[in-house]
Amino acid sequence: MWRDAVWHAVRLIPRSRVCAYSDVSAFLGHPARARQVGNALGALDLRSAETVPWHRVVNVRGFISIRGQIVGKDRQRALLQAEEVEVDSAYQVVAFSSLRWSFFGRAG
DNA sequence: AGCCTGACTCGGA
DNA sequence: CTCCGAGCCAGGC
Repeated sequence: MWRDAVWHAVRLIPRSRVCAYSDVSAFLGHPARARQVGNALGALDLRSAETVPWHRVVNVRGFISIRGQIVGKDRQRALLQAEEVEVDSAYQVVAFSSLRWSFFGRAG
């Protein structure tokens, strides 16, 4: 299922690194499905959220793009800061371009 | 079957 | 850098 593929891909993102929704969709072979990646993460329930580092996925400009009710922007920011990823008051990842991780160049 | 929503992105101005 | 329009399509009804 699409959701499972997305969750699996997101699990590959290393700690203290971030990715864009489009990075995940491109890795899955569908560069134009960034939105569906968001849909899949939005479908996470509280329990599966513990096994998927969903907070490491932000939009292509480095902003936290979550709109969910169960968890919010503050929650995502807290999780990122817990792994030493700085997020400013506008919910943008600081130094996003250098923290952005590539699914293809797996060096870290 | 169709219809609607949405954690997105890109290109052009 | 910002703003806007169009494209994208899974999943729930």
